[in-house]
Amino acid sequence: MRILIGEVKNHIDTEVEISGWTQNIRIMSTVLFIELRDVSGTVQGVLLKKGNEELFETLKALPRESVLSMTGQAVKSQAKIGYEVQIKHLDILNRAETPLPLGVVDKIESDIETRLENRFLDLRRPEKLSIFKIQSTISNSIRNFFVNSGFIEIHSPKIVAAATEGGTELFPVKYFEKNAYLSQSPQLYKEMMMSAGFDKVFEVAPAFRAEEHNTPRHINEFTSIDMEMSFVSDEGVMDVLENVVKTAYKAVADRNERELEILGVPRPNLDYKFKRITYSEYVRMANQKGIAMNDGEDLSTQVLKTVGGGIKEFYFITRWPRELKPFYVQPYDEKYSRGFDLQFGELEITSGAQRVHSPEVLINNLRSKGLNPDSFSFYVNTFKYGMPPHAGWAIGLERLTMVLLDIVNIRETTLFPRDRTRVTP
RNA sequence: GCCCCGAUAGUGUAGUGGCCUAUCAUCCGAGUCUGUCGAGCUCGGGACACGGGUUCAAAUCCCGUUCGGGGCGCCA
Repeated sequence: MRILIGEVKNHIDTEVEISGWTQNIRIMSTVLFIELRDVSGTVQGVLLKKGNEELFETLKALPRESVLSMTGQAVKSQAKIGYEVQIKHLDILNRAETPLPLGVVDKIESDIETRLENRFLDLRRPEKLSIFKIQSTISNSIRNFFVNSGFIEIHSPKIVAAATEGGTELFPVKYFEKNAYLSQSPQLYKEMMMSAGFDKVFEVAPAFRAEEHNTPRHINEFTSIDMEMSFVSDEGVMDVLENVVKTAYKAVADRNERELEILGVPRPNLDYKFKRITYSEYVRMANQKGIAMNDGEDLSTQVLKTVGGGIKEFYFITRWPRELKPFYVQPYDEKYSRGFDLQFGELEITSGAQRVHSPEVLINNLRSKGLNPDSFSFYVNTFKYGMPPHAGWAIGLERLTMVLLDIVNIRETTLFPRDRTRVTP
């Protein structure tokens, strides 16, 4: 029975069967070593030429990254990891073509373009695999957090009829005789679930944005972790968000020791309270740093880098001007709203808000943003027959992974990124 | 959408008008080597993105195209 390579150390002095990719073959005159890799690690197999001449010659000509299965005695040895497998039997399951479009264990790091074109090979590198093992821990721990806190997991439609928030560009889809779009966010649907009485919901799903951005922190399809709660304020969901992020960090610290080590990332630790900085304070901080801007203007990349770049931790920016936030954000007063962002340094991780629950305010807001309430009737109607006060947020899974692992390009934390020019692979 | 930059073997690079029949590493192939672990050593293989132009001479300069990278904007 096949065991994982990472388990071999627990089977010393017994016969084991392992399978994987031949990452390197070292040939001596009388002995050769095969470095075999699977999802759990690598180990070397040893084969003496004497008595195995035919297999020895076959393996000498075996290309790197071929797939094979071997059985043999696991023994302690002078190998660097302290043990190895003495090959008794070996099956070549699939030969790799040569040359490889991308060397998996080459010392040189290829361009990101080459890597993404050959992503399956790129992902064979333990450090790339580690990113996604950690991302799995993040999304699983967040999902568990929600389930354990009484949230209902929902699956809202990704083909929608109208722009959900206005503003952003959407990808059009032909929907038989109608025009439809790929969903930019489950925003309207998760709010509707509040009117439906679900009380607390969450969703982990893709979001699509047709913006032609060329930056290392935007892609056109990303994974949005959304939540919405009833009878709660903006402050209340900020508390939940802080808990969620801390839960995810702790889960990674507990479960991904090996992956963190492979990536050279210190054990994540968030033993501080996330600061809550109002938008207006943020503007004053920018002014103090010599950036001329007025209260009411959006925070530019320059401002976020200058002010936020020095804050290497999570913090909230709260009370955004109503002008800068979508129609569904609850006003705080005449000028400001109950909308907030969670930032890490200069990078926005989350945006959230207490939402409008009064139908009158909602309709006014829609009009003042130049949107026609009639085209949102499916949504506006849910406010007319008993919409509770509610609040929620959405966190970008890829961005959270970037921050946790100190990675600067979102393409690195996306399996197959959809960016301005890439639709394949 | 705007601005800047780039494209040389499978991969990553050197190259600044003639010394380029193009460097180095890796890779691939052949050989050698008594256990390696970035194995070592010897020999061999493989490239100037595409189209035009300038020049006696272009990888090198100019124009265009395509593709890519970075910054900004928009957005999250």
